[in-house]
Amino acid sequence: MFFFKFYLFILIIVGEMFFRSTKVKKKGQKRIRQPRFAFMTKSEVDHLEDGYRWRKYGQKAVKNSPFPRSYYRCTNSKCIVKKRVERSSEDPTTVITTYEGQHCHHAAGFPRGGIISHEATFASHMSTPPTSQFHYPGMRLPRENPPSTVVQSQPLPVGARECNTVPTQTPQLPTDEGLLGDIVPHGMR
DNA sequence: CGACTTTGACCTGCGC
DNA sequence: GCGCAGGTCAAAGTCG
Repeated sequence: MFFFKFYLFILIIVGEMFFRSTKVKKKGQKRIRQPRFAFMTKSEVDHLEDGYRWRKYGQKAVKNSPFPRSYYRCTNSKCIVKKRVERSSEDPTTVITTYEGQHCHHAAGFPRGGIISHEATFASHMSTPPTSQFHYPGMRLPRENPPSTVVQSQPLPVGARECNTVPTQTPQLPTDEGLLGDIVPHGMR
């Protein structure tokens, strides 16, 4: 079973990709709901490296789950991307990551370049136009979970998006082979 | 000393 | 209106 050579791999794409209606923030401000993107990952570590730097701003116990949910924000002040990380109560080895918003900048840097994670792939989909298909170069997996296979990547075009903007259309996954096509190299399929 | 995490309090939305 | 649960804030603590 070639697939199991990956320590990390995608189980299910939950594919929660939609716009929610605007919500009222405190003091009458409108909070714009960003498109969200959830997926499940088999991993022992909660916080998977995706090439971006995240700042944890909260943690909450979740009902019907023994595991807390962690809240992260992108450390780039102009970037409003958030992500939630929680462990599945049904399968403690599964981490559920939910992205909200789109990155408007490049990944922070890749000291161990040449490696790309599934999460990075999602991040790249969230931060590039739907019609294009990119991987950030050199995205890495956690030290504890070195991948046995490297997914080829392409450079990201410069300045893909503006910060703090709400996309006017729902991002779409690549239609040719789906997300799996980005994550799993041809040799693995 | 700056960047980051932890954690309790607070705010908000939603269902009853 | 009330209570619950999810989400966020911010002060304090930790680490390099």
